[in-house]
Amino acid sequence: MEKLKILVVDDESRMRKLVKDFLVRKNYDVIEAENGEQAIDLFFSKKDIDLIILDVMMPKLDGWQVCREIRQYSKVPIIMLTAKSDEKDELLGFDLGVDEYISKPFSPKILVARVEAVLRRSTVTEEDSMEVGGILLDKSAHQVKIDGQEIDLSFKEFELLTYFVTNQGVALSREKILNNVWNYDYFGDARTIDTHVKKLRSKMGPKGDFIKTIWGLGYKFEVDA
Amino acid sequence: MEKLKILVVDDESRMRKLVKDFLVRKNYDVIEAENGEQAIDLFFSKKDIDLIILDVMMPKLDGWQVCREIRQYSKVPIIMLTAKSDEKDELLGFDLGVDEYISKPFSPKILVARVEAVLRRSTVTEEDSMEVGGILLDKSAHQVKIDGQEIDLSFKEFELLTYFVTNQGVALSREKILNNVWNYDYFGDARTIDTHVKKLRSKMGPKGDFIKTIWGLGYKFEVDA
DNA sequence: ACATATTATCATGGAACTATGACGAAATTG
DNA sequence: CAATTTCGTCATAGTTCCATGATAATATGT
Repeated sequence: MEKLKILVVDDESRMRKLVKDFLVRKNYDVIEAENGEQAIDLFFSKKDIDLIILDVMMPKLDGWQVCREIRQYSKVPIIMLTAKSDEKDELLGFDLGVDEYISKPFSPKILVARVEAVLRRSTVTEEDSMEVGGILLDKSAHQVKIDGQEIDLSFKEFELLTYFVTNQGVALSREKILNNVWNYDYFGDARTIDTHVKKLRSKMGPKGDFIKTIWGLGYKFEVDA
Repeated sequence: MEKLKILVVDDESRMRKLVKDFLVRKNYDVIEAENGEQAIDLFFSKKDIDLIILDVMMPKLDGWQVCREIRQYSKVPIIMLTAKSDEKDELLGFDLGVDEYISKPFSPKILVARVEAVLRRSTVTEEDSMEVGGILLDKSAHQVKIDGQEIDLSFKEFELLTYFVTNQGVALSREKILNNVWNYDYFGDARTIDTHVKKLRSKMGPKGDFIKTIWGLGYKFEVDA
């Protein structure tokens, strides 16, 4: 396996060196940034950074701001370094999508353990994809593959299929579908579902038959035996 | 929707507080227990706990034992917290009916994600089904199986059979059937029930005989001895 | 056994529902 | 702001289902 790239962001060079040393010893590739702006630049210029270790306290752009910025475009794992183990900070961080949290001073053992834990987690694809009967639904990428073949779905079609798949085997009334796939304030014709179902079925080829019509009730997604 | 109740069991109060904080922020109702016995007491005294988060390592009654105990009486979702990610522990856990598994140290993000995943699963599996004499009625899927064989019923037929099955052993007049299976505003011929009963009987094969005619009164669903 | 009341069965027309294609409105993109 | 895609609506055609009424079969009481 190739070396994993870790971006270490801290204004103190001593701290950067410390962290880097331990990580390099564990065979990671370490890139340094000495402030928030540089971190963001580096992250978006190098497209293959696997983890960011981010100091909270930095002049100008602090860690939270950097995190917020990056989270708008990426789900890269982020570990925050902070001096005070203030709980409110932690809560804020997790809201921003911080994956882990290390308070200074920390032992190298803790550092390496957290890094490895986060990396282990991030490589395991979490709940954002499902596979049913040869239909692979990638929620984060908003993309569907059928038997390995990517198919193009519009936004609504994707949402509708997602709803079907997450409720497989359950009979769904049109009303229920409207309330869950459409917004609650949508009071249009329930027949519009028919149209979307039609398109879905045709785009899904043979597997379109997995969407069954339940006469007088609605639809049901079910994989044939 | 009402708040879901989560029981958090750990001997370390620090850990309980940590878990509780994040769950409370996600609008769950959290109850704490500091050992296995207390957990079991609480679970069986409060009858409406939706999920249990259980530390493995606890003095006296450990997590496995608590899990085993509770599983004898309940299918409540259980998430195990464990320090060592020893694989044997995991396997043991899944044998006991553990739904998820989180190894320490974990991030709250992971915690919340797992909790939500487990809850989603467990509510989807709301078994709206009944089984009588080899007839399996799955309301949520709007589907009927007889001796494992799926049979196609129309909407009315399904409703009628459901009504029969939920009132098994009870003699039902046509009037009663009309009022319950048909809409209130239906004032047509009660003879239409005969037709539906006929179809049901024929579609149900030998088990169609479970629908008995009560001469001069109506029908009754009853499983033969 | 007979007359009568009730239920079973069948065929059928119509009602209710769904599928489909086309079109214009709305949103998105360049 | 033009081009493109997506979305909701509608009309039409196609399908399934259901109520009805007629007739056959069965049960009940005398």
